[in-house]
Amino acid sequence: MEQYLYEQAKKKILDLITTGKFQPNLRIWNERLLSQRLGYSRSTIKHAINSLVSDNILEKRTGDGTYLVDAEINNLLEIGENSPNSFSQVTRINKKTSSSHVESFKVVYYDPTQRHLFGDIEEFYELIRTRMANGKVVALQRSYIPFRKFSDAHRYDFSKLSLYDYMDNKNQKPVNFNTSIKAVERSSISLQMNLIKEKYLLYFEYLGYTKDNELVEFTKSWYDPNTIEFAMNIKY
Amino acid sequence: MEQYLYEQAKKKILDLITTGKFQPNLRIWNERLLSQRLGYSRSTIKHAINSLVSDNILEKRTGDGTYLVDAEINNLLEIGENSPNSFSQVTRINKKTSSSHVESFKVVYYDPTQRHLFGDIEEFYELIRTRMANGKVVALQRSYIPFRKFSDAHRYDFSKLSLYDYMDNKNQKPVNFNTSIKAVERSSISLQMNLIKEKYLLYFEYLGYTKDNELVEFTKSWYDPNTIEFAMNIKY
DNA sequence: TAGTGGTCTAGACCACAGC
DNA sequence: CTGTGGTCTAGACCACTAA
Repeated sequence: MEQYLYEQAKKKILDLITTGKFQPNLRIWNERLLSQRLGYSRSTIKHAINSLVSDNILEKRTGDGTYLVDAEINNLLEIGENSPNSFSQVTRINKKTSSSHVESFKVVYYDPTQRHLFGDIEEFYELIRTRMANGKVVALQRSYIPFRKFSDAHRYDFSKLSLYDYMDNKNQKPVNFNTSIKAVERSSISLQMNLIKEKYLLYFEYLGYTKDNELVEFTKSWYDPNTIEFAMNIKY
Repeated sequence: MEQYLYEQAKKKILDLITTGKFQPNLRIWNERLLSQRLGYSRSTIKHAINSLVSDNILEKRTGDGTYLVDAEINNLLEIGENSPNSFSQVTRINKKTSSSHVESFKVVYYDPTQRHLFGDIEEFYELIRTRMANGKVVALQRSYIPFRKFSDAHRYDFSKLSLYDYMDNKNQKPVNFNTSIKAVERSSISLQMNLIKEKYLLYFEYLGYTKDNELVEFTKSWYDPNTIEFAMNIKY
């Protein structure tokens, strides 16, 4: 069990986080206290903390303290944005076998992040799926569809049935998409995807509209940048 | 002139780089020697070096030494790639006045990076322009056009005349574009654009084809991510 | 003003790469 | 082996933030 002291210290701090000793958005112990309680020099504690900061788990505020971060996404660079232009898009996963796993599927109420999109609708199905390719998680998707239109969705298994096939059966398949693409720093999503070594994820946000231009889907996706390609070709 | 010692040290190392004391792809002085010659503790030198590493100017190799990097682009995350799909694209710069400045305009021979694209063509005009918006550099563009087709290009001032207008006059305006988009880490390009504080640039690479599908343009562009938007909308 | 993270030192030993 | 960057310490002082 060879390990540098700062790695040991990092692990101990992570333990304090996972056991709930430190709470999101709140200050953790200061460097001198960590040094004393964990038994490493302040420099070593500093090294461990810096590592956790670059992992996007802690945040330092000079003159104030070190905080446990909560944010799921930290916008770094926005590449796509909604606008009234037409194009087509292909996303390719360079793998042979693919599958889905439903992590969570439930009704959620009044998510303020969706309220401005869906207007007065207050109930949604939230479908969280991981997408696998050759047994490895390559994407995490969170889809929101209005309960009002898809009230029987709970009867289906969306790890096997395509969400779009289901929506198509109800004549509510989205055909127009309004997309936003960002490169996001690694976060808790990376952990869920076992991508701790990846520094960046590709983040896609879709708004799906039916042919009658009704908003029926809102999906957030996080992709492993090593397995996904966003391919396109311009023609004026 | 308040400045931390590691910032002073960083500046001194940068001076050694700009005066040619250290050469691209070669080792620089080791930490102990820098410490001795520049008069700072090894820790402070280390701090300065780490800062230059994160600026993408130096590269450390454990057990070997510290090197001056040369690479203009370090691919981090590839977002776009060529493929046979059609779409349209809008790039918007949220500024009121815009202008161009020609940094360099000359004939270049046999650039291996273009050879595979343009085949046997060995002579190109290389046009390097900075694009300004409200007096600030927002993009750096390097365009290559075959000398054979545009041999009189040297007569024109492309800080005023649009390159595409010129090409259009010769009935050689590109109308189809094959594009690749990447997020690239800051590099010497950032320095040229006075964007030293920006960590990322948006990098676009275009291949421009005429309506007869002849390749007539190859352009690399680096954009300030704070002033450019890449906007789009999917429609299947 | 008290407490936090930031900087800085001098010196020791460790891990790794190249000859 | 030799030399490189990496780790680690104990202790000092500085710059910043909040109450």
